[in-house]
Amino acid sequence: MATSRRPELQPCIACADPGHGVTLADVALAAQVSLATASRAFSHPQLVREATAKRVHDAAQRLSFRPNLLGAKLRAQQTRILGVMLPTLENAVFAECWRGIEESAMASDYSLMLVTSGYDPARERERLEYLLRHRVDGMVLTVADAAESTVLDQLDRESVPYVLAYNQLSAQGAQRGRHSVSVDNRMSACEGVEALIAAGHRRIVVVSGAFMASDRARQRFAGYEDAMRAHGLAPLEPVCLPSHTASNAAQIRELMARADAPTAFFCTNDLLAIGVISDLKRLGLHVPGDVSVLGYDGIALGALMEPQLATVMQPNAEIGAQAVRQLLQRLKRGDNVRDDAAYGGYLLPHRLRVEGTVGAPP
Amino acid sequence: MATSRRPELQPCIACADPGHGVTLADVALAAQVSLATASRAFSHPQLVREATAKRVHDAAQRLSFRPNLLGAKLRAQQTRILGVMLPTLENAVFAECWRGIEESAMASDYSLMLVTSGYDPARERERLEYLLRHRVDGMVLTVADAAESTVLDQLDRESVPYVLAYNQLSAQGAQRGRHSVSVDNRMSACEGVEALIAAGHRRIVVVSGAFMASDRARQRFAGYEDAMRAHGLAPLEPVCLPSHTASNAAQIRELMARADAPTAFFCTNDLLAIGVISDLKRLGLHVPGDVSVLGYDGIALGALMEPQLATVMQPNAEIGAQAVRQLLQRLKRGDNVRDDAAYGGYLLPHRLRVEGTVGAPP
DNA sequence: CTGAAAGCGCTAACAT
DNA sequence: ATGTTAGCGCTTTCAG
Repeated sequence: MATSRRPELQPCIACADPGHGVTLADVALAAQVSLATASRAFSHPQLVREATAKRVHDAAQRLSFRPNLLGAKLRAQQTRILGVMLPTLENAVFAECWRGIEESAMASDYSLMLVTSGYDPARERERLEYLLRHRVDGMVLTVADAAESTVLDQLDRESVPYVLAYNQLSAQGAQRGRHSVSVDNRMSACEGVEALIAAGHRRIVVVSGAFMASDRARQRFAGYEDAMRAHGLAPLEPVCLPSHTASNAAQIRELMARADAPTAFFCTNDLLAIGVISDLKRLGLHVPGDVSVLGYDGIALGALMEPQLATVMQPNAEIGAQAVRQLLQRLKRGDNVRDDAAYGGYLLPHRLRVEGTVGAPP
Repeated sequence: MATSRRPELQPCIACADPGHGVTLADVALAAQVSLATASRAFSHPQLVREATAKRVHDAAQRLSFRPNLLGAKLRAQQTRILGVMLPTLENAVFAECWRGIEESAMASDYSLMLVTSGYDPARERERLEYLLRHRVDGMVLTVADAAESTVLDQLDRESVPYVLAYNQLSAQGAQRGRHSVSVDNRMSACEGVEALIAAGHRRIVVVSGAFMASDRARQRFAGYEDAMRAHGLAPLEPVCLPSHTASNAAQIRELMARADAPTAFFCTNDLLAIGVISDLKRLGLHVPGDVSVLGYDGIALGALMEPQLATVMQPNAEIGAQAVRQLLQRLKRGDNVRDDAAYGGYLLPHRLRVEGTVGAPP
């Protein structure tokens, strides 16, 4: 692609293509120091006399030197690349999370490689291999079900440090040396449902997407059960909508036609909640006048709607940022070993927003 | 980090950490071929006898060999990494676009590096530098205003091939050798507004975000003007809402209080449209009964709402996928040169959805 | 504090 | 068809 000639003496300064092909060796030459010193001037300035460092930096500037990270990463045997595997970005939860991840990683001068898995196991494996080939130092990821994930098993097997985001580890998961950053799914869901109960609701139905596949959906359902039982109410059968985002009016309609129709829905994510609200509207029902709907996630869009989407809010960007921080900390400590330290699962605070689509039962 | 010892003969097979530290040299050794042949068995199988290739692949399998892409990329002087710079992923438009980008790149065995710019020029420059240091072969990006973008100028200066997504090049932009993939913003906006006019609206107001900064907003506004003028109507002053997503009820309220209040809004993106609809509802107005709202983008969420968000739909994933394809094609042809070929701006078809939040004026 | 030299893992001439 | 050899750009011992 590029011509292999490079002038041994003074590289062309007013070159048409500045910064391209200028190596550290060129800089060293121009600064009259050895390659080693030039390198040190950037990576370990304290090992170099100030005047020398300045000469190097000046030369670098003059030549529009741009370090080739590939060379550094290859040599260093430490890429400073973090792999990120998220189910999708089309759910704003994860897009918000990415913001936190990106900011946090950039602040620590780490590079990122993002892949989306679509919760598809085959694709998860393929994308994981891709990341591993790039020799990522560690990973931040969200899986459908941490207890059943083959990617996590592989990561464990290969001793690649990682931190889960959103997946909340059970005690036994944490014992296996896994780390996670999430809210307390069960407790927060419980609180959300208790708010529904406090508003007067008794017949509350959970709506979930891939219920069997998602550990969080199950945890949130458990929280629902906690709340119901704590108030002497019998938990009802959850409604499972096949696609995470699909509006599936039929099941909702059937449910609402019954004499003991629910007065409130607790949806395990906001996108689902928005779909359910639309379904209810299409049935001629008003939200929250006739039925209340509570979501989960706290995506920014929920606050834009009218009425506002009542929901259990997670600090999405913070979950991402914190996951990166935890990972970096582990990387620094070099602990591939199981540490029985403080935590396995790091919990971040959630918040409730119960105005808007939640009201008193009719 | 890793111990530097590596057995010269047979690497440990049942090692605790398979695949880690196994290099192509180890594979070559195990397969009884030279390093070069081992390499060829993967990169250029046609240059190697089938039996030999099989030996190499078997050995690789046995040793859990995982190629270190860093080595390959460094040597090849061609990273097969594409840089992607998007404003944000929190607008679903770009999240959907990413899906197309990822699929398209992976299909061609290219790696990706994503950064978000938040439309912030300082951050744009910083993130660009980051990508350049990773020696991306090319870039797919969306900028606020292609005509005013310093990143594009830099990319041009450094002869880094890139394709714009969403930004639609004017004739002169295309003449400068730039490439883009988008819909026809002006024409599609015009058609959208004509649909509004066809529904009986006369007083139609455009709502936009960073109006001055966004080339697309201006192009869409031009389309609006086209439509109005074509029907003998005087274009009205646009409403500019500061943040792209903020709901800014005050300006809307003021407008609706006037005797000649608009009967329809054309919002230059869907998020804005959702915010405006909420604002209108808070004023006690019904959409589309009292006022109609037309968006632009066609994010999936719009179809989930009730009533559905009427909008000008862009093929978001396809825009991303096509941008990658175009870029790869340029890369293959190695054309850093200005080619006066077919296009500068590649246009993809848009579609209209005018049910839902658009109806007849009251 | 600075320099010389080795080499990270891989590919691509150039020879056979 | 296969082997030998020379690096890609950088960091890092190890000597001065």
